[in-house]
Amino acid sequence: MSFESKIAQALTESIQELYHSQADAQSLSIQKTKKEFEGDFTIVVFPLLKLSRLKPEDTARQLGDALLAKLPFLEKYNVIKGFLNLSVRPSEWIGFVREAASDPQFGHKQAAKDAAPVLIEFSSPNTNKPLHLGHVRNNLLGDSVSRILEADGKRVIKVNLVNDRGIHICKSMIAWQRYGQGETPESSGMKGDHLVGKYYVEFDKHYKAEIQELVAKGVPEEEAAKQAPILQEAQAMLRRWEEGDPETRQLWEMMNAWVYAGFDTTYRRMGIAFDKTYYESNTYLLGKEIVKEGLDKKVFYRHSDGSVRIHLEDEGLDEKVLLRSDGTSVYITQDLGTALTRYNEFHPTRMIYVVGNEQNYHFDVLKLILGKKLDYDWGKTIYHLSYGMVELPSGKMKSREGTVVDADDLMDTMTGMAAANTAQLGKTSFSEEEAKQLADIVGIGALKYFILKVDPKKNMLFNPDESIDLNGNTAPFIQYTHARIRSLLLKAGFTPQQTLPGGEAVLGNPEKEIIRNLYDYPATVAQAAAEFSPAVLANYAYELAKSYNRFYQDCPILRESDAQKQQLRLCISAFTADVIRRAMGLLGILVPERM
RNA sequence: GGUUCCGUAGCUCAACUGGAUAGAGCAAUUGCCUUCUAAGCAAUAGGUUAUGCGUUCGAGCCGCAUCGGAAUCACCA
Repeated sequence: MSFESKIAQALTESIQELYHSQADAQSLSIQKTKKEFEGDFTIVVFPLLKLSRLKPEDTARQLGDALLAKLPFLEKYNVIKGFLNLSVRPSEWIGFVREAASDPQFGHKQAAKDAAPVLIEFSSPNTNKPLHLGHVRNNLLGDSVSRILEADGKRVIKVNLVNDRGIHICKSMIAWQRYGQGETPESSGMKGDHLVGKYYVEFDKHYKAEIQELVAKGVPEEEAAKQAPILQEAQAMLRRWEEGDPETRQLWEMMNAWVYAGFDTTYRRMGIAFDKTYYESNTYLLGKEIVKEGLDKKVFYRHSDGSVRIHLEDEGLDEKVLLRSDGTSVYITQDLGTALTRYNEFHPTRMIYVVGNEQNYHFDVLKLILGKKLDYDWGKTIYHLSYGMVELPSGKMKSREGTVVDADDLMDTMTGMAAANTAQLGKTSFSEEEAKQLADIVGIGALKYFILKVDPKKNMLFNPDESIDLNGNTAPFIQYTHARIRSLLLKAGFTPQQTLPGGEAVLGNPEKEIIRNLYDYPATVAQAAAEFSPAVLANYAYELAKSYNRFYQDCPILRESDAQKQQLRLCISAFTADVIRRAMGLLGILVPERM
């Protein structure tokens, strides 16, 4: 049981005894005392003044005395204006370290094996081009949130929904047929997804040229955009695909296979994986039962042109088409269908979708239809984890115009920078193999941290030149702290079995600060899980590393002559390294033993 | 135009959900490697939290208005 909950309990009792009121002790949040002030936990007593009918200072003192009497682990308190600052005994803090450091599950909860899972969908790439920076943010968020939820005691099922059909793939296919001359990943030495992406760009180039040609002949531009032969061919191909034309399907399967091989490499390098992958070619016809049910329930209606629609004007949205007049599905139909399918398959307690904020409207509609209009209980569990766009200094990324930051290139750049940095710092004791591994851990870690430390819902700016920094508030800084601790422990001959000596060791301020940060880890994990926000953990890890570095600077360890003090500091160091590793692990970032 | 989100140091981001003197990192200036790894530490400078009202003991955070920026408002996905 944490100090906070004990304090909260005693606080409720005290309020009852002192003021004969059931008053809401929860409204008095117990918070961490600010660094500038003495104490560990702070209670703001202003909300109690009406009950106590005393001055803020007197109220705080009254409560302070009451709590001190009830809670033996408290040493003392001080009062500044309406703030009651409580200090926990040093021996209690050391007791915390003794207990928590030996707990391999510290801060993490275990999921019950048969618990209903949380479903999380992320990545969801198109198969006509390689992954870019936008996908990177999506992938990293989805992966990290999954890890965080697991640490919070949930069973998590990660799913990917690959958009493997549609006009965009046909564009790549047509261009490859026209201009590819049988080129394959093997013959070109290109990664499969990059090869297919190349033909997507190729399509766009020729498409634009054909439009220009038509315009030159006097066709209005709008008309030319529709008439361009290459587009017509792509549309014809899509029709053939839908009819199941064997030759088209074969080409489609071949090119998709190239892309999947490429994606696999990228995913593996990013360190992410899925429990299940859905393909739109299998799911794009789903959702019609739901439409039928909605019609039966008179939630949807049939428009005079034959299409099925729903009125959402009363919800501040507008009329939405759910089925085309020719009876075929639209995007939302599919999503209604896949949501139902997944519910039936897994019966999850929540369904999380990691999708960019450009689709906020779409998910508002989805949640509204399933959770309110059709009134499914499971529809209410849908959560859209909406994240902001990644912008470049030059503006937006446009895949057709080649102004994208490619995921593979980016990872290469990062690992290259990391390797160069290691070399420049004169770290030569690594074998070639070790150096390569280290560059990967540091480079990919830096990338992940850079993206995850930003609040998901905010747009973020990615400046390729300046952003790739390995100093300051970055993963390498945190990784370095970890490596330094490990090396220190190695030199000291420290083993995890070593425990703290008993007795009343005196805690210095640097020790105290870092213990206090370690203590906050479980609450941080819980908060990150509640908010679906890796950023919370990223900032925590940074604070922890930073306070350790101060500690490291101020408190000698190997040179410390007092054996008890040295042992305490070693234990704190080992514990810190462990928490850093775990916190970074929840971000999907590895932490090296040496660097 | 409607809806949603964002606006914090020159730049990139925090601020424990309404609490105390708004914090870090880059960039700038300055110290510290013969002592546990300098990818580090310490210090200086940088702010009317876009603006204006309001709510209350107390507002970067809540409400209203204004100004800027983004997304979206397809029988595309």
